[in-house]
Amino acid sequence: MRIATFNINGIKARLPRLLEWLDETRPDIACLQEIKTSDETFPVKDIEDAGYGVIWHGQKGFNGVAILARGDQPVEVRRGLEGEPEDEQSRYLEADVKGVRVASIYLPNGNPQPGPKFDYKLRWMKRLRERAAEIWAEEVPAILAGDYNVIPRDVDIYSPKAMADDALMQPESREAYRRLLGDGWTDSILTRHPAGGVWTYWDYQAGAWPRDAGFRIDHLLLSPAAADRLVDAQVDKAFRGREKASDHAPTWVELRDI
DNA sequence: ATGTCGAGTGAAACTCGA
Repeated sequence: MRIATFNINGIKARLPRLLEWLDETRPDIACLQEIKTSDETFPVKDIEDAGYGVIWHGQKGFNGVAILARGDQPVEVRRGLEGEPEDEQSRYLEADVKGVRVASIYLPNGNPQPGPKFDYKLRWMKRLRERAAEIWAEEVPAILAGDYNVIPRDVDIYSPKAMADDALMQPESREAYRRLLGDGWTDSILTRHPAGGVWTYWDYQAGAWPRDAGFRIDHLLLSPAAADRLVDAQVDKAFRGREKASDHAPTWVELRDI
């Protein structure tokens, strides 16, 4: 089974790209982020016509996440994280799909730092870790997939200096991410490509794509039962080079015997 | 050094967020 995560950066503007990606790569499960649409205007019919059941958690203009399942209907477990009832940003959706627990995550960017947006990012990471611990305790094969907006190590960016002051690679951001891994979650791309140099995001600005000036911020974290079945983890880099592409590339894992 | 894009508002060209 192949499970992918893809920050689509606007599902309405990107719908042709999304549909051709589903058609060409046929992921069994796809987690989307930055759908940037209210729940009412989500293109449910186009996705169902492509052969996918889907649930989504939208918001007008910004954020928004979704979970797609090929030939199946995801069963929603949770939308949003606990701990901040006043938080109205749509960044977390969790479902049972095809025998695995899947979360689609759009972690706050946190810029500028320091400041309230960075504080929100760190609080959100703490809330995520608490939810992850609850999932862990269920001992199910689980995948926490999405745009984490964290560059875990210096080898996960083309130039550490270029982003040294950015929220994506502050020590606090990295530490919060490392705590998740310390809890036992497996960073699947890191496991398969330990030396680094694998990017999932290239900025639209400053010719980042033609210069291959990218970094790795889209992650698929696996519970032990899922990590035991890890066969491969890759980035579909070519999709970043297409017309009207998202600034992220689809990133995926292959698990055997599920 | 700089280089972009999507969405909302509101009907062109700004703002915001990334």
